[in-house]
Amino acid sequence: MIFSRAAEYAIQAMLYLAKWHETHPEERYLQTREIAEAQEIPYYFLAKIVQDLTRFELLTSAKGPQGGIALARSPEEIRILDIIAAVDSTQYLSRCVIGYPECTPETPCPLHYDWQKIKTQIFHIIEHVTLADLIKDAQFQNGRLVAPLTFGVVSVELGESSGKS
Amino acid sequence: MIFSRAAEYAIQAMLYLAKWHETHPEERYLQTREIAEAQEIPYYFLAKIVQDLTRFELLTSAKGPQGGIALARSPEEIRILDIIAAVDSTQYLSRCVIGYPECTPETPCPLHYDWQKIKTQIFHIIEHVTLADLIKDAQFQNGRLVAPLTFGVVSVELGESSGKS
DNA sequence: CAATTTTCGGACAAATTTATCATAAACCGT
DNA sequence: ACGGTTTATGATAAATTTGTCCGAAAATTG
Ligand code: SF4
Ligand code: SF4
Repeated sequence: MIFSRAAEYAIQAMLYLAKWHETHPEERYLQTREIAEAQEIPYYFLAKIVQDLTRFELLTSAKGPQGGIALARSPEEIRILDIIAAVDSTQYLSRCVIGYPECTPETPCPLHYDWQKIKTQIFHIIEHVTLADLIKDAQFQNGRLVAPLTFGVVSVELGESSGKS
Repeated sequence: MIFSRAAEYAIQAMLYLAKWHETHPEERYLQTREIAEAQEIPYYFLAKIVQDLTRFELLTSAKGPQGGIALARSPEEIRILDIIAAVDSTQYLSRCVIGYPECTPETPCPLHYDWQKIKTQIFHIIEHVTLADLIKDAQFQNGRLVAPLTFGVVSVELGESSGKS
């Protein structure tokens, strides 16, 4: 939800890369395949996404042995928004909840006010939060990137639904 | 985003219906086609959605002349959540931003905390806001349902993006 | 230079979502 | 009972997203 699968994978990969950079400052490139396997992302799909990210100059890539991908800038300078913008063509956050077509100030929908607050928050996060912020408390666990927070997850299920015969 | 097209249409239609009920208490049924045309929703698609909504007993329908659809309960008793649950099979709000597979309290992702707050807010809205709340300030304008708020819209565009060659 | 490794790029396949169509079934007034 | 109107339903098509494959290009190593 909110982000496409592609965007999710992109963020995961960038995060993985950022953390790995931090812990292995000596090595330059990490291979796409390694990330895909560690995070259980379909390799070929991730490879495609990586291409987009390099095209947008968020990653640099090198072919051949010892090649791979690396962050093009420091983690402090890469925001979630940058990643989303590179991967997802569709414009998130502009189109809204109930999708009224003409979303001008003259004809806002009844949900407008509440939703605008949420949109603003979401945008605030993706606009300001950088990879550096995110990897701060994160750590590898069995090769997988994970954070040591312990807040408990919402996991709202909406009931069984799916009464599609 | 967040909701599927189908869910958006469902909410729009229910809203339209609720407002219409209010302004035309004498008439029982409104036709699906009329709503589709007023809100510019593909008729056949909306018809499908309406079927789901009646199956979940949010709408009652009547065939034949003077037939159509009507809210099955009063607008106060229909929450956005009910509509979403009827239309969207997938569970929103549980899966999250960057889609880490195992979202347990032991291995939450680095974005967890911020995102949980947002998820909670979204859930709070769809769980508590009813059609009655939404139609309060809404009104028809050229047959179209619209609200008289004037807050200005965020409309975050994320730059051109779409550099998909 | 040849072999190997890795990204790149286009094409393709599967799955899902969105949209359309045709026909059946129900209802109503006459 | 009949004809017209309107929803219900199942089949299908288009579009989008997701996932896969393969050959080419580039770089490294020997
Ligand atoms: S008026 Fe606001 S809440 Fe309504 S559709 Fe537009 S942006 Fe979304
Ligand atoms: S830990 Fe929280 S933010 Fe991260 S994927 Fe899970 S629910 Fe989403």
